[in-house]
Amino acid sequence: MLSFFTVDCLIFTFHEGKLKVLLTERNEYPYRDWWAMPGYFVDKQEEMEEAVDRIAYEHTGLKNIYLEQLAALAGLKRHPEGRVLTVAYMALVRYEDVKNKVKPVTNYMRQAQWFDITEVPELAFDHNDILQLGLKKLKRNLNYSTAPFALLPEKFTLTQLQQIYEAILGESLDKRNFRKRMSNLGYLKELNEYQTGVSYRAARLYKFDKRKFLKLFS
Amino acid sequence: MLSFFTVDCLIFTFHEGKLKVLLTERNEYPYRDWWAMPGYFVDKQEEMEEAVDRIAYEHTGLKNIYLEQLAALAGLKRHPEGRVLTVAYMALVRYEDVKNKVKPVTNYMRQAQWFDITEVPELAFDHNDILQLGLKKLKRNLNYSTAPFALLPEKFTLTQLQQIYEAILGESLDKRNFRKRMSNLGYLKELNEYQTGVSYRAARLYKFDKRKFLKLFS
DNA sequence: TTTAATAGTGTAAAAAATACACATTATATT
DNA sequence: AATATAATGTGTATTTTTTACACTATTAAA
Repeated sequence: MLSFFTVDCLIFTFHEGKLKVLLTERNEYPYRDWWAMPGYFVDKQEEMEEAVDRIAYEHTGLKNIYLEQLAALAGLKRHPEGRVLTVAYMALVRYEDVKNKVKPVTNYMRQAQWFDITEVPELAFDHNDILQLGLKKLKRNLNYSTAPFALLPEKFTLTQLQQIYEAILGESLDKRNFRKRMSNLGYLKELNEYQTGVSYRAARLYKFDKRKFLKLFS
Repeated sequence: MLSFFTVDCLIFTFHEGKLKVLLTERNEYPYRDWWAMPGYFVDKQEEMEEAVDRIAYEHTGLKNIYLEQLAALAGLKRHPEGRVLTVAYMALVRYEDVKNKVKPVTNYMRQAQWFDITEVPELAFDHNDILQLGLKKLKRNLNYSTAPFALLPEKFTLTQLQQIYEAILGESLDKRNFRKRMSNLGYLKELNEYQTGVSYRAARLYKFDKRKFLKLFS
């Protein structure tokens, strides 16, 4: 009837063409010294959504981020002390907003680090499963989702957008067809601005037009 | 840190061309006399999946049914006695397997009844929200899902299949285009058998070829 | 000026989605 | 036996979307 109650937060970002996930090194039993997703107990008088916001904030310094509920995991054997029911959430953040802010904020974790999603070690608890659930959900919803734009800076290039699609789908896409498809979507705004600071032809920048997106999907 | 822990089970079936949901009338506070989804506390030593199976079994007499986790709801104000975290599951059952078996099996509920999804009353707790989540998920996943075939008898007509699509999508579809699309899927097996007991031209029966489906989607 | 690295672009073919209406079949009714 | 009823089953032309495929343009650095 009664269960311990935690939330875990699968935090993704996008940097240098790669999809990354934020992991923390545990400083507490069980799984001391293992990498794990940020997560902890929900306080007695705290709403679940507040708890996720809090934990994500404590690790990224960001509020009002894109959050989606992924799954509840309640196995009796998840934790040696008895049932610990966890609700896993997925958060997507912009790397620019978050760089240098990433840090563990409690002493039950040692350090926090971004891992390329293709290079994630064996994680504590069932956290590898949760990661797979998150990737699966991103993939399944990709075509009706604002997820890519939550990961990108406000102004981005089509190559960056394509890299996110490729990382989420796990396959490479044809550049011309991808661009054609994106411009047919109707919610990308072409800017008269270009990349700076690159030692090759600068790419045009685009913006996500949220109003047009919402008009199309509701 | 600690929370009460329940599961709720959103049980759908399909009968007489309509998508139906199983509701029970509560005989216990809070929400005594209200209609609600079957749900109850998870026992201390019971796995969550066993609990859902048990509750669904107690209401439908069926084991090994199609189950999907929908969402976890944990609002502090869901229940007057304090936080009751519930994990909602969706179950899809065949009406033929279940008719006359539907019954409440505990005394905290009075009767169980199938409701057309367009005629569901105001429900206890946040159960109307859960129903909407279930329908949304069915809709979103419809094209890659075995859900319609979990609702249909083993042998079914294309009209029945179309009715399920229409109920889930909430719109009517063109018969010829629907049939063309279905036969292009590659996992419907046309039988040399026909409906019986109808007072008009009998429709051809089809079967779902699960092996072909799995080959295509994995 | 050359090299390196990435941006940016078009077309033809195939596949999928859409719009649309009537003849067919089985049973029940008279 | 004829008729009414109720649902089944079918084809085509059009539009839209998806796919396959390779070279020129631009910028900065060497």
